[in-house]
Amino acid sequence: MHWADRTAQDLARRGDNHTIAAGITPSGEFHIGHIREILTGDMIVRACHDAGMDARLLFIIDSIDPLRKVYPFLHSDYEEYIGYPLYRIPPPDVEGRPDLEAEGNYASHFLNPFLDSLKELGVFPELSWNHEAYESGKFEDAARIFLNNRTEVADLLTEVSGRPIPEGWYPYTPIGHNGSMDGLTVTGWEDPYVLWVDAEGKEGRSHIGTAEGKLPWRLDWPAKWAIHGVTCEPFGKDHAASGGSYSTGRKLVQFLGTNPPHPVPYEWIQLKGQGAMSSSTNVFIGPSEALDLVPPEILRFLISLNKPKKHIEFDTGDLLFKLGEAYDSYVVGYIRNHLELKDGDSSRISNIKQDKNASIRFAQVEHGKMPDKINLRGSFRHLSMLAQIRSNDESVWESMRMYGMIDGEPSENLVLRLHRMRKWIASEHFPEGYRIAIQTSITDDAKQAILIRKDITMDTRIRDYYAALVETYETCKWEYQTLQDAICDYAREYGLDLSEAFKMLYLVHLGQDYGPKLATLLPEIPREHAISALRDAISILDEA
RNA sequence: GGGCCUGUAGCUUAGCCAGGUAGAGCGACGGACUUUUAAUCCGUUGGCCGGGGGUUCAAAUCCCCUCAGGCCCGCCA
Repeated sequence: MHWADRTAQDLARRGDNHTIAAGITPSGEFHIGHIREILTGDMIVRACHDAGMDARLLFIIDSIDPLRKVYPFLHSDYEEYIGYPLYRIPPPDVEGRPDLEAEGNYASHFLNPFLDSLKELGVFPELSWNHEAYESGKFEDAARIFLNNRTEVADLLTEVSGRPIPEGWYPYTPIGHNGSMDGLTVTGWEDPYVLWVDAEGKEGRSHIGTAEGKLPWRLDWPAKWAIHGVTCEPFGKDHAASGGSYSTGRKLVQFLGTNPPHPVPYEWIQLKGQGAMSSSTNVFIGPSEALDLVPPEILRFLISLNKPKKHIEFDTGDLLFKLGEAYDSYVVGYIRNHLELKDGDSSRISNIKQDKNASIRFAQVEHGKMPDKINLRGSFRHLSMLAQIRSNDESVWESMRMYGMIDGEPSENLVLRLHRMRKWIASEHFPEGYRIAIQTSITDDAKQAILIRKDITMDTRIRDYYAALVETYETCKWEYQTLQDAICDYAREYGLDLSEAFKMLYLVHLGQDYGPKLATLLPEIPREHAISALRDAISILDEA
């Protein structure tokens, strides 16, 4: 059974109405690690719906969290905002300076593009700005309970996390006169006020039913569970470690009279060769960046295919390419009914079929809709090749029609796919192994291969074949049929096996012994390039 | 110190949670096809499922131990 369906099944034992929460601090650029959090939640919600339960996805934006430090992408002017709640900080401009004129705030600045990507991915969560929850007094009861039981809370934190809590600690982080949470010392608790003194010795007080302060993270989290009635929450493995915030949270929430949510810990997404994704170290790929290269269902597929606790080594080259191919092959299996359950299937086989089915189901942008058709197998790779050798879209469709891959006009989806593919190919992200590199002079590898062939056969047929083609290339019509005829006719004339002839030509033009249909490729490149590469090959054979 | 993940064919891996003859892709090899879209089709090859012990009629799967690699426990998902 698919992980999302299993989670839904687990949730069904608790009840039939669920709130699946995802919480993210908008302290910088969002990346596809954050996508995992939201998509994991989204898929669980969908699984609940499919199982006949009520469920909602709640996206809690930790907008009242303080700015921790001046991140590398920020100008040092942000120094003065350290400790400020993110929603009270101006957004950065293009140079990373605080932009006092701009609309919105630091938190919304980073959140908005992320929401656009979510829309494209078919995810529509309910939004809850955490600072608004504080402003409207939703945290008041929880804060009061924790403050009234501060010694028990401190003991529990020490016991579970192993970290000592200093004497005189209060479970509350007030905001000072200057607007920052840093440098304050809480001195007392007089319901509904937390009393404090700042670094300069000035006293003040914060009303816990307002946004004049917040609960520290380890208490803020369980309070959110109670306030929103959270029954399930995916969270990163950092919170899942023993002694981590989930293990303290699940105990602390009992003070508030509710149960902890069903945990769904997930592994982080690594950027291949560069470690964990993190916007603060600039090691990340943004969701919109990824969506520029591949369709949303492929990105969803990445998450649905991998169980939450599985590492994902992400990269924008090979991995995405393989993912695209895998997606297509799953869909082909689905459409051809290979994934239908049969009576004779062993439990192992039926499990695999179910999982594949579900991986496709959760990958769809539109919930409840399954793909109804797709081009023939290998279409992802195929498209990448067509996009490289056919510079205008219409000739791509023409080629696909000719081979029966589409009827009439391409679907909107396919058009989008092609355009993304073109962007990808034009970018540095496209995997080199799939790039068609047209040679104007012969490569060393090709040289070796050609000489070896000569040594084995001891004849000049290849040389003569090349020479005949050069002659033709110089004057012939530079188009498909002429070239195709020339290549094949001369091959026959010089007694060459057709596949051998093609191999020898691929070596010359591409530096490898395979490739796309040559007569289609050649008209896309300047005639002189083809000729110079062939001349190169001839002179090598003459010298040998 | 604690927690989590990974270890299955030359390579990438599915299967493990609900135990029932080890599955796929790529590669390699052989064959068919030939004006070849990184082809296609058919076939072959290849695994003491990291190691050891236990539970069971039956273990890749459950339990214990062990080895190797990766990650997390300072509010970075």
